[in-house]
Amino acid sequence: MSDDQKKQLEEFESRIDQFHPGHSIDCVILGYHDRHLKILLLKWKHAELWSLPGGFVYTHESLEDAAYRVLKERTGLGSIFLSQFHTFGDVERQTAPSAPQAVMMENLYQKLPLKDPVRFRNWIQQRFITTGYFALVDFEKTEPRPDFLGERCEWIDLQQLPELLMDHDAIIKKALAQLRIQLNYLPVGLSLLPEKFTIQDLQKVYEAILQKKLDRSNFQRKILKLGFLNRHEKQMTGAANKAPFLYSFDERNYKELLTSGIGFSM
Amino acid sequence: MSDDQKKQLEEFESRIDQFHPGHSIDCVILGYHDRHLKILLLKWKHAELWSLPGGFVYTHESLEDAAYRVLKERTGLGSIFLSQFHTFGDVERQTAPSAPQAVMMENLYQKLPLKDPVRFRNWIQQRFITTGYFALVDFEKTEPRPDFLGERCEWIDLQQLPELLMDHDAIIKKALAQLRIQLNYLPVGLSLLPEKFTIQDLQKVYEAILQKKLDRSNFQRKILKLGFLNRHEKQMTGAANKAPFLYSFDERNYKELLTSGIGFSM
DNA sequence: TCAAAAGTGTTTCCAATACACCCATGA
DNA sequence: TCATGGGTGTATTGGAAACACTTTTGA
Repeated sequence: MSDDQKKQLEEFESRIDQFHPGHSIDCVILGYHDRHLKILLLKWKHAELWSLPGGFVYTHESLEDAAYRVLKERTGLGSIFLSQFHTFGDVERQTAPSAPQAVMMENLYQKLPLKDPVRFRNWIQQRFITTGYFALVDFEKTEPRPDFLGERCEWIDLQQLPELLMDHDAIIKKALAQLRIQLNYLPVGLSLLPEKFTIQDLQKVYEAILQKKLDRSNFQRKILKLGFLNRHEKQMTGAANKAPFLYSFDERNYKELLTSGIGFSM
Repeated sequence: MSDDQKKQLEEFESRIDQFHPGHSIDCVILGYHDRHLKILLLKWKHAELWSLPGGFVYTHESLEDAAYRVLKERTGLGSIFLSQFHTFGDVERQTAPSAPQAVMMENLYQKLPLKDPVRFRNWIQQRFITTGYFALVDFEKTEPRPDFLGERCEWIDLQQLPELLMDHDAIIKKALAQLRIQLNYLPVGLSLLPEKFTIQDLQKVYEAILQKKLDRSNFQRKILKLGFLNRHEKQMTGAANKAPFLYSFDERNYKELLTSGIGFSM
């Protein structure tokens, strides 16, 4: 366990009674790299088990602030697109889909250097209602850091999800469904890309989210007509073909559009 | 206080430690009557203060079941359209927008015939994170009943909202925004009408929700083309004009449509 | 016979789609 | 000079919107 993690655990234990009871948050953090949608997951120690980055809410902290805090802690990123999508409150949501999961969790808890194991148990094993947030981030800018339960924090291809804790796979599914809906009236896909990008990059993002091919030339026209992309110099890719223009997101124009209302569908 | 309410209060107090801590639900229940959207609100005793029908979640009950239970208790209706729309977790959400509200609440609590006032206080005055659900119901079929805090439970015109408890006005706003979005891809408006209705009825529902006038003839064509309305006999209204056809909702056709996907916008 | 609402038809316009064409680039 | 992907043009289709025309009804 790293020093950083020890410190996190210490902080957690010392403030355990400052948490709002029975409520957690889970973040579905999506990035885009190498033409694939990636999700930031935590691999648990001593087990082939992964989970969403999550956390708890301090008594004097709003739900949203807690989500931002978790995001900041795991990725180093502040002030980005974050959106609440659903609150999960089934009674059975914490019963692991497979019995081995319970063993793995038990195993991990026992190995933690805890000051007050009983209090920790009482906290961690209560029923939690969890609120899901999703974030779209620029893959390049993140510096993933595990929390004290995780061995490492890593970008995983959405198409190749490993075994996930509890109901976290259902949470991810719901997040993606919500994202697809949002995409119809907000160009959220833009937050996944670095500052400058080509239209093809953006199209690939849309295709990854919507899980379908889009027509190249029509996509270009539609997205440009919305009018919040600035064209820059061409980019020589080194490939044997015409060089594409680079574009960037014009936040000012975008905000003007928002006030007048956007119609948008793909 | 009615016998019914006394019983409700008794039940509440006796089970107060079986509630999931710090979490509540609030229901935005909408109906349609007399060409207006109405919302079901509770008027508090001894005060000109209104609130959304709400409740708490039992330890062995899912969030959704709790919402259905509240709906059933307030309206007598079971198995209807109910949709979670947002979870509100601001720290200050319970600080009344006006100081007099605190006085009114205090006033009411003191007058309740409680067995254990201290325990009641400790419960009711904690910080709550609340999850909002909205329901669209057939106005005619409801039998509003107040809970033990309410003097009466009543349908109020959405255009003429009275002073509301805490952040309940913000919750309503959010519900309506969500409803407008949903309306774009699900014909949810239908749940607001009795079994048989005219196209004009339905159009008025849409206009009430979207807050704008729609073209009569285009609305008719669009809604009929979706193909899940059955035409019935004409209805003689007694007015000096052509009699409209009655329609009913064809659930079977609708469900087929859902699987193949709906495109819908007004 | 008149006003009001219902039902249907028509015209115009624009977005979506499919696809064709030429251009730039480096192997 | 060729394959590849980029940028632009165009024809077709279908829906949205505006509005005109006719029908039905009771006063």
